[in-house]
Amino acid sequence: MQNRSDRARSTEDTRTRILDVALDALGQNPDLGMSAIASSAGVVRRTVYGYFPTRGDLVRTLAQRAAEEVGSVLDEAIASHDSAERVWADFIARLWPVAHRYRVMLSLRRGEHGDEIHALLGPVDETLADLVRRGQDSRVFGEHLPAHVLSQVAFAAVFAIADRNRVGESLSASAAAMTSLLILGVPESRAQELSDIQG
Amino acid sequence: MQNRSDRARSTEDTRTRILDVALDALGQNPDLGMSAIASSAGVVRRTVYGYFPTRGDLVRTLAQRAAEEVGSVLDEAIASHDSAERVWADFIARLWPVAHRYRVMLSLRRGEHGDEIHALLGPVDETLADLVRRGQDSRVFGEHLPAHVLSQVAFAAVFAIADRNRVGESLSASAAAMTSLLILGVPESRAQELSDIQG
DNA sequence: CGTAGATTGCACACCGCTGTGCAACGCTCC
DNA sequence: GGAGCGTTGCACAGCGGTGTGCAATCTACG
Repeated sequence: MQNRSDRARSTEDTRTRILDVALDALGQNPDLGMSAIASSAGVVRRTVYGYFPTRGDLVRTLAQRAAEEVGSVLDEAIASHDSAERVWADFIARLWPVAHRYRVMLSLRRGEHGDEIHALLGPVDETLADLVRRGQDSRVFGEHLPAHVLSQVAFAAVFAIADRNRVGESLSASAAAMTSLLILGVPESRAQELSDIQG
Repeated sequence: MQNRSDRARSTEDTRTRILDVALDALGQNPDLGMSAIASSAGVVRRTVYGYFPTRGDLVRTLAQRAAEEVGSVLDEAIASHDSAERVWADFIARLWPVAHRYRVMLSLRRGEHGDEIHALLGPVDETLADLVRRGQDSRVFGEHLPAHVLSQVAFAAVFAIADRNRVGESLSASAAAMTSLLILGVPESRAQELSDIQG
């Protein structure tokens, strides 16, 4: 039972705590320096450099984590081999609990590390675009925007809505699913059905 | 008439050119320094400081400009005293030509000047929220999200779509209007009508 | 030509953040 | 108690951006 006081905790412990806390802190202000991140994690700047040689490395690790997690959520949803609209609704339902955590990605895709992050999310973006394309072909999604744009807008909207929780609102998963389905051109009544059921 | 070579142009000229070019440059990378902004405007860093004592002043001026312009576009649209959905469609149609120009606002609302910019856009936000609320009351907009959130999501989506033009895509005003109407819960067929006609 | 005004070039101080080196310290486990 | 490991504190160099001061330069205008 790990009685850990101040010093000498397990390295893996510290590392993940730094990552967790950095994810949260950067979510509120993407421009925070190593010093701020460190103190948020209850640790000294010097210690953070022990785990991540560069601030860039820290951010990269965070981005990889996010990409992996979102990717696996997406894979799970796709595994159902259901209709595009059901898969999307399922995806958003699964994504919702982690969307707020990874809200940093919104700010991170711009500015400095933009290309790098974009590359990490490449596979996710492609899969989403394919999914939307499939939905368009089977007439369940609209064609008001090209698939690769539509998917991004519907995807980003979820993070934007989740980001509202930072401001104090508490919004439901179904509200987010509903909204992204509407963006995709699913009729309101149908979107309602798909958003209510989960799984 | 105005044979302007390198030096000694009219002050008002230089000032606005700095602003114009800064708007564009910061739109591509919100973190550009005074040096980069200056050279983009074909001017030396020192000159920029002659017009804007601080980088913050420059950004603030930009934000004010944006808020004013968007505000007046919104006022024009609202002046029609039409239904909420028509007013919104009209608003987006008018907004579209300037949305790409002011895409900086997307990045600017976060990070450092966030609160300040948020304050400037306060009136616009409120008006939009009222408009959406009115639409919800008259059953033309959905209620999947509270009015003040829904308006923001539908509003931000337009800028997000406009931002795509930075990546090379060229998307139409009607595509943007259509999408934001869908977000608001307007049925696809109706959204189509509203997006096609302008004015 | 001469003046006024805008711009330039350069030097400088300052600040905050980054990344490193190293000795000291505290905890844990043997 | 001693070895090992993670953490701390602190000092330091470097970098890049900010903002300022000032003399020099160019241009327009009269």
